[in-house]
Amino acid sequence: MIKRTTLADIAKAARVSMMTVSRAINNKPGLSDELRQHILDLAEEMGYRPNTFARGLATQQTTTIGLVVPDITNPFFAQIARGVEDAAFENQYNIFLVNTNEDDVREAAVLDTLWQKGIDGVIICSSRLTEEALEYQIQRFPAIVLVNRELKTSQSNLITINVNDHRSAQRVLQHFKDLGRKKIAYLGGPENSFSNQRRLEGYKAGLISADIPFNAQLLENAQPTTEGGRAAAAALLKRLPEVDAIFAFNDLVAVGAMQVCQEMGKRVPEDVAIIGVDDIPLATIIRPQLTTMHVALTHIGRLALRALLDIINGEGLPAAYQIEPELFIRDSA
Amino acid sequence: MIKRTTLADIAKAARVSMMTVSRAINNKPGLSDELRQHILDLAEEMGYRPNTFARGLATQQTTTIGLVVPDITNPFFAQIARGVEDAAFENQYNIFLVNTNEDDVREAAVLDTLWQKGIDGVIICSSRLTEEALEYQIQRFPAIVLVNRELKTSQSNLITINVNDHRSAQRVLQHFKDLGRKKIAYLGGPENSFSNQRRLEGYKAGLISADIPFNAQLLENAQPTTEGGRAAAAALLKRLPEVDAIFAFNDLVAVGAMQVCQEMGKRVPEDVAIIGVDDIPLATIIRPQLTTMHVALTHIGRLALRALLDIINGEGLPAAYQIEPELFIRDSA
DNA sequence: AGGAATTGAGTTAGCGCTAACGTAGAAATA
DNA sequence: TATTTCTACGTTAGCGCTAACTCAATTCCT
Repeated sequence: MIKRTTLADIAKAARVSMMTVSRAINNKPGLSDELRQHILDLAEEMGYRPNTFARGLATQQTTTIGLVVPDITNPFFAQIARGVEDAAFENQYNIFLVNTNEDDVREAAVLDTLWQKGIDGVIICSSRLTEEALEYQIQRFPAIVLVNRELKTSQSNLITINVNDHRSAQRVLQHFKDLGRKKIAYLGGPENSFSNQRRLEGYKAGLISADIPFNAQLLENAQPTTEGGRAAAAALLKRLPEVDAIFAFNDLVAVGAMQVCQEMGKRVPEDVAIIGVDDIPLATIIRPQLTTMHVALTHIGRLALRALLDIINGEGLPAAYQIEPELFIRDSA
Repeated sequence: MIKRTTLADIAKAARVSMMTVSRAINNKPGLSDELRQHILDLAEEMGYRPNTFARGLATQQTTTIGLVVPDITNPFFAQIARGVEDAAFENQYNIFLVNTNEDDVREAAVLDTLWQKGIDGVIICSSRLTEEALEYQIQRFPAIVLVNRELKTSQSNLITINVNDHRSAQRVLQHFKDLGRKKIAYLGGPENSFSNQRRLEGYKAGLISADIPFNAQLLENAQPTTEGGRAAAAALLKRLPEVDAIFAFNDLVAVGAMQVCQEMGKRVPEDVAIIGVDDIPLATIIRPQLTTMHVALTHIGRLALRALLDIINGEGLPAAYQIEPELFIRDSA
C-alpha cells in the first residue's frame, strides 16, 4: 500500500504552513490567488486526498450518514436505497448500509454502532422500534429521517416521509367499485406494521364510499412475501370462495394471491381482480401484469437524503412529507 | 443532541489517566482486575461509546470496509450485499455501500472517495474497470476482494471470488442433451462481461461433448434484464424459429425469453426449454418455475467479507475462490 | 540483603486536520 | 507622519484516541 500524501507533505513541499494549504484545499479566503493555484497544482501532482476521518474529528462533521433498512434484498428497500445513494453521491456524502433483519434488537444494536461512528445523520426505513426507543435514538443523533414510520411527538431534528396509505387504499377500492366488484378482500401485512393499519382504515373508508358493508371475513393477514400471499389467499378463498376482488398489502402478496387464484381455476382479472401496492419491477414481469399503486421509491430515497441534509444544514422545513401514490392500471384489475 | 462521553470524562471520574481507561476498555493487560471492573462499570454507567473515527485515526484501522456494486436494485447484488453485511455485523465491521451504475468512470470516482475515508478494504463486485485501472486501485487499498472478476496478475492483498461459469454452461448443455434438444441457443450478456465470455466458452465445450456442431446463428447478446431478454429472444426466434432450447445469461434474461416464447405460441418447456443462471427469487415466483443454475449468493457475500478480513489480518490464504453452481431443475426445462 | 524482573500505573507524542487567534507588512485614513 | 485597517499568512491548541516509553512499587531470585 502506498503512503498517503498529507497536508503536512504539501506544506513542506510548498514551503508554507499547513493552514495555508488547508485554506487552499478548502477554497477558503486568506491567501493570494497565485499561491492558492500553486498549492492546488502541487496537491494534484502529489495525489493528495484529504483524510475525511481526520477532518471529521476536527470539524465534528463526517459527510457520512447511516441508512437502516429491514432487508436490502427486498426490492422495495433496494429501490429506496438506490435513491438515497444516488443523491448522496451527488452531494459527496457516503452511506453506511445496515440491515436490521426486521428485528428490533438488531435495529437498536446497529444504531448503536452507527452512532459510534459519529455520523451526521440516519435514515431509518420501516423502523420496528417502539415509540420510546425511537425517541431515544432521535435525541442522540444530529439528524434523523424516518421513512415509512410516523411518530406522535415532533422533534426539530426529525423529518418523516410516509406514503399516503389511507388514500392509496381508498383509490384501490374506488377502482374495484368502478369495476363493479362487491366482495372485496384485504390481504393485509404484518399486524404491527403501521402502513398496514393505515391501509386497513383506508379500506374501510373506501367500503363506506362504495356503499358496501364491512365484513371481517374478508380480512386476512399475510407475511409480506409471495409465500405469505399464497398462504393468506388460500385461507381466504377456502373460507369465502366467492371473493371477486383482492387488495393486497404489497405486490409480493398480490403475486402470491394471483398464483393461488389461478391454481384454483379462477381467472384473473375476470373472476378475481387483484391490486397490489409499491409497483416493484416484478409487477410488470409477471403475467398478467399487475395493477398496482405505484410508489416512486427512488424518489423517496432521494427525498430522504435531501431532507436529512436540510436538517444537518439547519434549514427550516416541513416536519413530514406525504407521498401520493398513483394507480397504475395494468392487466390484473 | 446529547454530548458524547469521552475517555477523558471517564478518566476524570475514575481519577486515573486516560491510558488506564483505554486499557480497561480495550481489554488490554496492565491494570488490576478490580480497577478494570470499576472503570468498566463507570463507562457503562456513563454511557460511554468509543469514537471509532478517533480510534481509526490513531490506529490506522477503521473497522470499516467498502462494498462496490453496479446496482443494489439488481437482486443478484442485493443478495451478495446482504451476505456481506450479515458477516460484517457479526465481525463488528461496518460497510460503505456505493453503486457504480455500471459506469467505470463513476466506479473510479467512488473508489476514490472510499479511499479518502481510510477504510480497511473493499469488496468490488463485477468491476468494469480495465485491468490497469484495477491494478492501480489494488495497490492503494490495504485489502481487496474481487467478486465476479478475474485478474491476470496476482497480488498479496487481493482475493478473487468467481463462479465457475465454464462448468455452469457445460452442465446446462448436458441437461439439454439429456432432454434430447438439438437447437440450443445462448442468449449471452453484455459483450464486455467476463462471465459472459467464460459461459460462452463453456457453451461451446458443452456442444462438443453433446456432439452438436456450433452455429453462430444461435448466439445473441442481451442486456442483463428482462427487457434485454425479450429483445434478444425476439431477434433470435425471428431468425431461427426452430430453436428448442435456450441457455440464458441470467434469470432475468431467461424470464424475458420465456415471455416471448409464450407470446409466440410456443410452450415452455415442451417446445422450448429454458435455463437461466443465478436463481434469484423471481425464478420460483414466475410460472412455469425457472430451471436455473443456482448460485449461493449470500454465501458468496459472506465469503467475500471473510476473505477480506483474512487479508487484513494477514492470514495466508488462497488467492482465488471458485464457486460451483448447481443445477436446480424446476419446470422450464 | 541487594539487584533483576515484574506489575500497575502515568506521561508524552502524534494520527491528519481545522478553528481561533496572532502578526508582520502594505495600504488606507486622518 | 502617526494611526488604523486590511491582507496574507503563521502559530497554537485540540478533536478522541492509542503506541511507546517511563517510572515507582512490589515480587522474586541467588
